[in-house]
Amino acid sequence: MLSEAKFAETRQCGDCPIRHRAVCARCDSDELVQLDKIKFYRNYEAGQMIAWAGDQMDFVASVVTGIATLTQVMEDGRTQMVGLLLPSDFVGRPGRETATYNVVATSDMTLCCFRKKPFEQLMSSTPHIAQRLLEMTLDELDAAREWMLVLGRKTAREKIASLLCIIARRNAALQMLATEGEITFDLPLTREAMADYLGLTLETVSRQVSALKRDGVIRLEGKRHIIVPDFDRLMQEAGDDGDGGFLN
Amino acid sequence: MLSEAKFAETRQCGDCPIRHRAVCARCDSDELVQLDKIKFYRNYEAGQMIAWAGDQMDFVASVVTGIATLTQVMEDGRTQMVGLLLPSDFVGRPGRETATYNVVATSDMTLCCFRKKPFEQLMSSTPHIAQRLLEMTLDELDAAREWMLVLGRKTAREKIASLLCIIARRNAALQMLATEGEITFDLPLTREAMADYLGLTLETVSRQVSALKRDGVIRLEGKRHIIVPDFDRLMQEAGDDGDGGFLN
DNA sequence: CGTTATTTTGACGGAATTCAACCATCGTGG
DNA sequence: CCACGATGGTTGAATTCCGTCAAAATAACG
Repeated sequence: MLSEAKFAETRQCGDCPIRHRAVCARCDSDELVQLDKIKFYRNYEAGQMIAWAGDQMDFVASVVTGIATLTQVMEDGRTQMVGLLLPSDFVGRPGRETATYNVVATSDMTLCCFRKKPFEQLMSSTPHIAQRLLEMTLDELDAAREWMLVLGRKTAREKIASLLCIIARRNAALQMLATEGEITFDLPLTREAMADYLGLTLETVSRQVSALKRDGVIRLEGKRHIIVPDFDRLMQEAGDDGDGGFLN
Repeated sequence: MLSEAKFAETRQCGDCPIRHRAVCARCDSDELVQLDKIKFYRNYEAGQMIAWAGDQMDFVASVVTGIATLTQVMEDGRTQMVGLLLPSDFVGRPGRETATYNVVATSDMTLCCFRKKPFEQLMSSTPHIAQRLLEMTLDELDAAREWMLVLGRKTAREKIASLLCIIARRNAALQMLATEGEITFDLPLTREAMADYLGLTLETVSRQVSALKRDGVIRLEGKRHIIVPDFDRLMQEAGDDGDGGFLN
């Protein structure tokens, strides 16, 4: 935690791990200098609240390391996750004062933050940032719509398989691995978080994970480490036969 | 239909009904001249396919009049609507060759189309268009996430009430009416389309509409005309007590 | 090692789907 | 004019998948 903080403070844009994917990806060196002036790093511990829905948000940020979730909660406590923020993803919305959703750090995290006002000014003066943000927002919209199909039309088993597919894909993309043959990854979510993502109860999640294991679609090492012997089989279980189509 | 087409051909940007909300909303008169050069109107009849998922899309467009839907379809036919396109909404994605979803005209429609290549060039030269598109995309993303809560966590009755709320709100916004006291509007969707939007079967939709009628939450005139005596009551039924929070 | 969080598993009930029949409306052509 | 199919909608009965409630097992933690 301490080394993480020190690491963050001494970080330069040049060697930033998300440099090529984040909102700053299109910036040239001049623009990076501008960004550098208004950026600051912030660290969060696993379980910490980053923002409450309705709260004032005076900054926007890029996820540098770690995982966060966006959730909506109804008065009676029913919870739906509406976004999973991974490294390079953007947090917050320019042009809006308050947070729309709860943002929770699922793991220890580092954010690269920008005070909102200066960032908005920078956005209007350097089109590269707005361009990249538009691109990222369009991708997120596609992902959200893909997720609407999962929530609205898939069975519990298909939902679990879909989630595993997505995490596997993102993991592979991050590590430049192929999604063929045997694949291995860690689940960054508890059963409850999976349930909130999938619109299920945690009991149903547990049962369906067990069922996929029983049927040889996946193997488990501990509760969180997943081994997928045949990725095509998993995709079939997810109902995304053929082309599939999940983004990043 | 004929008068509609003629109407479309003679249309000038100045008196366009969606001028202040569409992707061109921020444009000054010079920029409108540029847009004018590459725009053309296209009419569709109710039920017509505007684009098939996977097909080449050589234009983007704004909805001028009418309603269209975005849908995803699984191999076995399960269908989920992922977007409802109303006047001023944007169709298509700059920087992408093919359509991601099926786009279907639900009513007779007029689109204001732009060939994609010139539009993309215009986007990079006139930041006002990209700015507005970013804003609209962020709004759509919020709407999609709101919908994820509906799909994932609400009961059938709440889903129906939520849909009615949204349509009522959009209708009120379009006609500059208040959402208080008695509200009246037409359902632009069949029971099946509602089911595809809500992740239900059409039978369940029918039953829950009847139940809301039986309980006095709504009244019906014919199958499609809805009367809401008390909008707050409807919102309560939707589970959006208090602040609510649906965007339009 | 005890305490707490997380997960698994079982039994049961209920909300929504499935399958099926029936009704209303509308345009068409005999 | 009315029989007719076609389309969209309603309603009923049986089934099923998932949620709820409960308890036990496992892992995490000070």
